[in-house]
Amino acid sequence: MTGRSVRGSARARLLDAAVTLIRERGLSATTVDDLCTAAGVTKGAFFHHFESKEALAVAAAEHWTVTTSALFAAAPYHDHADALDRVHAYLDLRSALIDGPPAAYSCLAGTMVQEAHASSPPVRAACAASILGHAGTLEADLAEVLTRRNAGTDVDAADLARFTQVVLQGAFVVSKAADDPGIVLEAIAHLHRYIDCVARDAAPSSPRPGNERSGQRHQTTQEEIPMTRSPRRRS
Amino acid sequence: MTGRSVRGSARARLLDAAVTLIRERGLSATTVDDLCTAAGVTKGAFFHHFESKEALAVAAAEHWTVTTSALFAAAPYHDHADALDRVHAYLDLRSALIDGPPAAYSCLAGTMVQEAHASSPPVRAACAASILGHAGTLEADLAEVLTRRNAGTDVDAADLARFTQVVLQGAFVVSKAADDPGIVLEAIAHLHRYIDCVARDAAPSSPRPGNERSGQRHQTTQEEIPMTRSPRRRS
DNA sequence: ATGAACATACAAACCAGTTGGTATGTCAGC
DNA sequence: GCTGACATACCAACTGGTTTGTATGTTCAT
Repeated sequence: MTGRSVRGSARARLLDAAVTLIRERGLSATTVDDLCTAAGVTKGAFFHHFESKEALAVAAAEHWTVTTSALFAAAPYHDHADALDRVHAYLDLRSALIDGPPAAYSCLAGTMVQEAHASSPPVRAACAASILGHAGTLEADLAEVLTRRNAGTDVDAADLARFTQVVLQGAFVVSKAADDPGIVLEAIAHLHRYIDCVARDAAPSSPRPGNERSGQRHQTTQEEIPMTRSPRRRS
Repeated sequence: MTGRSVRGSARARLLDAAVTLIRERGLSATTVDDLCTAAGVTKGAFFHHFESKEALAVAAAEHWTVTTSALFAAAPYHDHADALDRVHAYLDLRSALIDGPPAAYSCLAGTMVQEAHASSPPVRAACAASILGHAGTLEADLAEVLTRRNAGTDVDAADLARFTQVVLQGAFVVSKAADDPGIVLEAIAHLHRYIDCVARDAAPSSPRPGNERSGQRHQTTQEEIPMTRSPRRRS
């Protein structure tokens, strides 16, 4: 298989294997032996680097947080001058990343927390940090979108940021059920429309020029993906 | 515990136990022995009624579909004369049902499908039928809300119905991560607002009288729950 | 008395974690 | 610049407990 690799890489290989396998099969269906085989290491190596399977799950969630944070921090959607444009460009990026089987586009934290929320507080906390932390990165842009009339009264930026992640997580679940990634694209399209809706409510006095965003705005297609996907694995 | 009960009830007791335990711990973390203990039956009874653990999971999903269908079919939100009112009342009911730990308010199908979608086609299909079937019950009302201008062009009723379930499923996931049922209530509040938004876009020529729905419309509180919750268990 | 609805005991496989090693690098002291 | 003590990174075999499923009864209603 993968030729045993260099010394010192076992931990990283186990974390990558964990992200792949857990997204595919869930946490408790992924055995330590599965992980070792996928990573090309032995059980001894596993328990040298991780105190327990639970500890690996926490480390995998943190690894996921780090890699996805880097992906989104480096993405070009931040470059738009207008906050509303940045939010829409973020959603376009999310759409562009939907490709292949659910294991390739769904969220590790969302997958794990369903199984672990009641049984493992550390795993739950790591997943919460991942999801809510990512929501936090959207808050400033959304706050700017809302800072005309709506601020504080009706829609809260932190609340709205969480809602975007709620929609994405739910879209992953339903797309797994329906076996159809199109569900996620539909859901993101609704998010675009909803954001426009609250933005319009927020700033009716200052209509933004040339923004009659009707459904398909500056949508990036699957072919012109703005940047390569980092945690993609072969089947 | 529960005193062995009457003969002939083993199957039903196992299904109830399955709904409870799987919502709490997930599918693969719920063992056959756990189910037998919780249901107060023996392994012999289990394998008398179900060919395998997977078969029980399918049956549990179907049982879930039947009980929740009955709950929502009997709910009074259908009585509103106006379609938009019916949709809002449906969401109010969903809000009213949010109480207790995640296992008490979250969806069995959404929980199971995360673990089973790739490993068990029958379970995936049963979960898809449950979620999409429930979405289907909203479609007619949403279609009526949209039948003025938007029909077919921008927002599709089936798509919008699925989106409501996407939001609920995602809210369950994030509320488990954050350990906060309030996330679900927030998400439903956004759904109210979004539905109003697409309804306004759909019918600007016929403004509905006295419907300046601002945030807290005819919201049923936790105290005046319209009907009792059927699949609620004690901890 | 016959079949459906259970119960009891058991088996084979599996799984997390342990034990007791070996290989490799590092660094102090000479 | 070499050596020996030590630490880190790994490996293979094993263990005790768990898990799904089976084999073989027993009970009870019709």
